[in-house]
Amino acid sequence: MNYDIFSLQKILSEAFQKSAEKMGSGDTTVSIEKPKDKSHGDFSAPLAMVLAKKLKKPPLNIAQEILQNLNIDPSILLKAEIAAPGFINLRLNPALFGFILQNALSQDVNYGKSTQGKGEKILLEFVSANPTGPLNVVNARAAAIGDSIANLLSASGTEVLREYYVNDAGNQARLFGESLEAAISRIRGVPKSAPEGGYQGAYMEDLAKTYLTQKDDLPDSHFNVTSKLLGEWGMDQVVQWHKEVLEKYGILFDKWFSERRELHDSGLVAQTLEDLKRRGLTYDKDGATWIKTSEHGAHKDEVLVKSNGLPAYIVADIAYHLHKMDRGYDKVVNIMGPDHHGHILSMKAAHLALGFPPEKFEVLVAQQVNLLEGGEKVKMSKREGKFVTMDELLEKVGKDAARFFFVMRSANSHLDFDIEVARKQTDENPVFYIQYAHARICSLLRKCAEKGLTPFNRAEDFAPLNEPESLLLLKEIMEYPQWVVDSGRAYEPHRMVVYLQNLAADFHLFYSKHRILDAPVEVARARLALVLGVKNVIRNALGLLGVSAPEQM
RNA sequence: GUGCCCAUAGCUCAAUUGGAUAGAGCUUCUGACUUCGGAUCAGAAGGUUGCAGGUUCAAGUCCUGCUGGGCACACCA
Repeated sequence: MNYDIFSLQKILSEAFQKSAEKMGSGDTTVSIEKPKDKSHGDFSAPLAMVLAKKLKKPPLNIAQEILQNLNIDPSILLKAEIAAPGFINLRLNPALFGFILQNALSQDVNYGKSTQGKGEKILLEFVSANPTGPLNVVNARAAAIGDSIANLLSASGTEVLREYYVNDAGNQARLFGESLEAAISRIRGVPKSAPEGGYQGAYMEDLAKTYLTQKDDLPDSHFNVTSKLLGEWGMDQVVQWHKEVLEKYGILFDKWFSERRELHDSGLVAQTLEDLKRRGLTYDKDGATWIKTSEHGAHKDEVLVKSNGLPAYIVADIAYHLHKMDRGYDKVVNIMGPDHHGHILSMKAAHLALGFPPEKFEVLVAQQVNLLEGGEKVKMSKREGKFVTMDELLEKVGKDAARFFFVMRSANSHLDFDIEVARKQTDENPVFYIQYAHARICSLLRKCAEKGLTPFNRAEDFAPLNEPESLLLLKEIMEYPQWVVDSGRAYEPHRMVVYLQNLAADFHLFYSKHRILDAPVEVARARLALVLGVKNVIRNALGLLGVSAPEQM
């Protein structure tokens, strides 16, 4: 009896397909959904309505015929009912839940992992902030979303590479080097201001000081050096900061991809440029070289080589994406900030022009974050250097709240992040609601251990779990692996938050209605097994989101 | 002006990707343990899904046109 949600759905789906084929349905995919309303059963099939047109019969009649031909073992399917306008609602044999709980308990930390996404390889690029300053709150949001997606996909058996693209070349890099040089000069007593459009904040002063205190240990080439080398040194420092902040946040990248080293120094940028020219995708105008992106869906052409002879940023970007395409992944996914979404069409156009299938390249936009403090908008100005960094935010609200809040909403919508609410340890703060459920169960388990009560672990002992509140929890435990797969595939980690909130709420309801410690022993031990299952799922799911599951709060 | 994103309860957001009576949390009000963590639970209130059309068995979801908000439209990256 080694069923899980996936094998059950498959059994049902195949049986329906067979039944429908007898009616001449031809080739139809049969989807088995979970109904929105619990009272409709465990699963439902809209098949009859889908077939109505093809068979030219009313859906209700089709549903009846399908049921007559349907052959599913009663040990799996307890009941099938037709509901207007043509849904077929299915109720599983509750005995199955016992087996599923037994499996969930024995799989423990591995429960929720599946092989549904096996065989697929995804390259996920996210954060990729310029190494010219601190990470900001949108970077923090992208980081939380990206890492959670990667966790969800890995748990579904998909192979995921987390990559961070370091933009350490080009004009910004030059400005950064010159700004750093100016800052160092100032500390040495030589008045010098940062270049137009350069970088100023306090962190530049810190960098300059660090440089001066370390210079004795640095190779001669870095003493009295050009702004270019200075910039390279400085950017490596900033990248190091980024790594540290992200690590505090629980995020480890598999690959830090340096634009300067791996694209420019390696000659790949020059090679890409040649390639584009050879394919006839470029033309010259006004002393510059352009790429014909507008022929492939972008609203304008882009400059590849500026009239000063230097390659524009987009060459490196195209080179980078080509390189990604060549690395053997089925899908290349990129999470971008809201300020770059104008760039998406150009990149898609470049992919098309070079003949890559458009669906292989996917871009998600992590929308802007409005920071609030007690309902008041926190004013931020980049020019005045007045913006909250990711580091400061983490300091203020902690890792758990930060990661939870950032994945709580769909990436595509703007996010209101109230720092005050995130710090509160009250019912206003949703992360505590879920963590509390976990801690409450842990406390129960401790109490039971004192009394010598241990949870059952075999399906045949779970019969007492037959109240509506228990059955609901059993069902949610069963559905968990499916939520992992679905939210990963859709790149929507916020669905896991929705799931967790429901699970926690249903646990609290169960807890308030049913006693555990003072129930008869067989009931108590069965209920203990149930809440242990809930606890494991909460812990595993929070883990995928990078949020801890404390045993005491 | 052009393109992309957003618009759902007083507020912040969901809605299984086209499914059944649009759901949660917060806020407000009313109730619930001499007992396993009250950081909890139950109940009430709250809606013409921005507006107008269209597509079909079925539209918050898809297509068209408006309205309002955000972002982007450099030989910056």
